[in-house]
Amino acid sequence: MATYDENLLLRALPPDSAGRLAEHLITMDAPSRTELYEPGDTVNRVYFPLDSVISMTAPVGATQGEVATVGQEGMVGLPTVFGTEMANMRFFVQIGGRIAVAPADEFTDLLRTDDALRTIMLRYAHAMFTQIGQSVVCNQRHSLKQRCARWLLMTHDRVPGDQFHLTHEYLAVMLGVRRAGVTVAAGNLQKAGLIKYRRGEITILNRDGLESVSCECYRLVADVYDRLVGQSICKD
Amino acid sequence: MATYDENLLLRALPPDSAGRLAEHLITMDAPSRTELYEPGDTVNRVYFPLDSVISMTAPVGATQGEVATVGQEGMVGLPTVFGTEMANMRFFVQIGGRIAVAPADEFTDLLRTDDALRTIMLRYAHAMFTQIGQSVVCNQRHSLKQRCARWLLMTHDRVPGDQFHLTHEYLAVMLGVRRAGVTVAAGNLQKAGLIKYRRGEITILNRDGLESVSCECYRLVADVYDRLVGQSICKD
DNA sequence: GAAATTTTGGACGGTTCCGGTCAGTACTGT
DNA sequence: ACAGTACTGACCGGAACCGTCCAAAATTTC
Repeated sequence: MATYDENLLLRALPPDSAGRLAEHLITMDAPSRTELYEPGDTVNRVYFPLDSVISMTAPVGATQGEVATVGQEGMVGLPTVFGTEMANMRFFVQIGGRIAVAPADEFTDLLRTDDALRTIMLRYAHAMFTQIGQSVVCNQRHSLKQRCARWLLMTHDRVPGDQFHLTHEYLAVMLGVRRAGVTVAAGNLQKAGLIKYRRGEITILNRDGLESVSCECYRLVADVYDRLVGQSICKD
Repeated sequence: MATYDENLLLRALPPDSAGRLAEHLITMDAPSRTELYEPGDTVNRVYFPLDSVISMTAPVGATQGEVATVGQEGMVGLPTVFGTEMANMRFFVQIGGRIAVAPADEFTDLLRTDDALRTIMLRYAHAMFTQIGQSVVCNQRHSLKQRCARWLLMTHDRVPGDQFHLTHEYLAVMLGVRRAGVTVAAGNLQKAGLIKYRRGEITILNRDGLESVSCECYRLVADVYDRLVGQSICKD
């Protein structure tokens, strides 16, 4: 049987819980921009990213704004954990990679009978809750440069290696700002030697430096995940 | 036995669930600024506002930023629902009033054994989750005037009558902006005949007008609550 | 290897909101 | 009645963005 240990939630499960869940999991390869679901859709699958990054967005007029990202530290399908069927947010693959997928029905059955699984999923819900809450104030008070650094750190934590594909344009959409604004902010980070980029390929050069430029929201949220998921979600 | 029907979550419970919970509830009268708990505190009570409004805030440097408000449509103590003990946010009474309170331990026991209670609390968690997610993008994209109108509408939904106590200064803290900024925005709303205020007493004159000035986040979130809590949380 | 496309850099004025400050106007307590 | 304390209104220059454009450079397509 395949192992899904790359995902921290699945890794945190006791062996028998993990085994029962694994019977329903399959691994899929999802390219960037794959749509998982959007507001109004029925949540009929739950997703556990292995080395991909998924973005959760909310509608703003005709456009979308990013609310949170999910990677190997989490899962997509909280409505199922909450016992509801309809998604209120849009989820799509931000950085392509592998995802472990299970049908929502089977997952619901397991949640009902497996205390350990339910406990871990609810703890994750609390962590996610905290992350989003912090983002509410982050978007309000922190500068583009700080949020840009925070976003890069969070993404770095969720992908293998120090490099990933991301254009200024794409990052601008995620941060809800102009592309030109990202070019300036990212240019500053590059000048400071913290990152390096070239036509959509971003490399993180100095995590600590990046963290000192970013707002405290990064560490605050990372610590909550560490505590609730029980493992460090940060790189290094 | 006292009735706690003013709270929509408690009202949504089937009679026997409501009865079991009511045995552990007492009503307290909480003046404005009463602290419920803050990050790091153990959540040893859960709170169901009856006619008060509670504010949830996250730390931003040395200050606080509002993340969400909770009134008769909800409850404070989601960590307990999530099976965790520690609060990650600060909660305090924004607009004084009565609150039904139960010990977290007893509530946890009931959650374990009472399916209906658990179902309703988790549905509420999903609604709250959506509200906060929407606020992430709202704070980023919508103008002070729009957010001001939204905040007034949400508060109006949660208090009895059309008037409540709120100074510009206090509202500015909630919105995370300068007091002077609120004075301008609120002045506009007053000139337009939507609200009326005088030394800390705000009266809502025209809900529909206020809603057309506010961003769509108000309606979006209100509709989610209606669907998940099963009753309209809006006035009129 | 020429043409089209994607990605990045840079500039323009304009808007919103900031930080700070000062003044006026209503309530409050004694 | 008076002093003190809220509360609101208004002003200033400045910062951080915006929307919009143009241009250069790297990459892909044909």
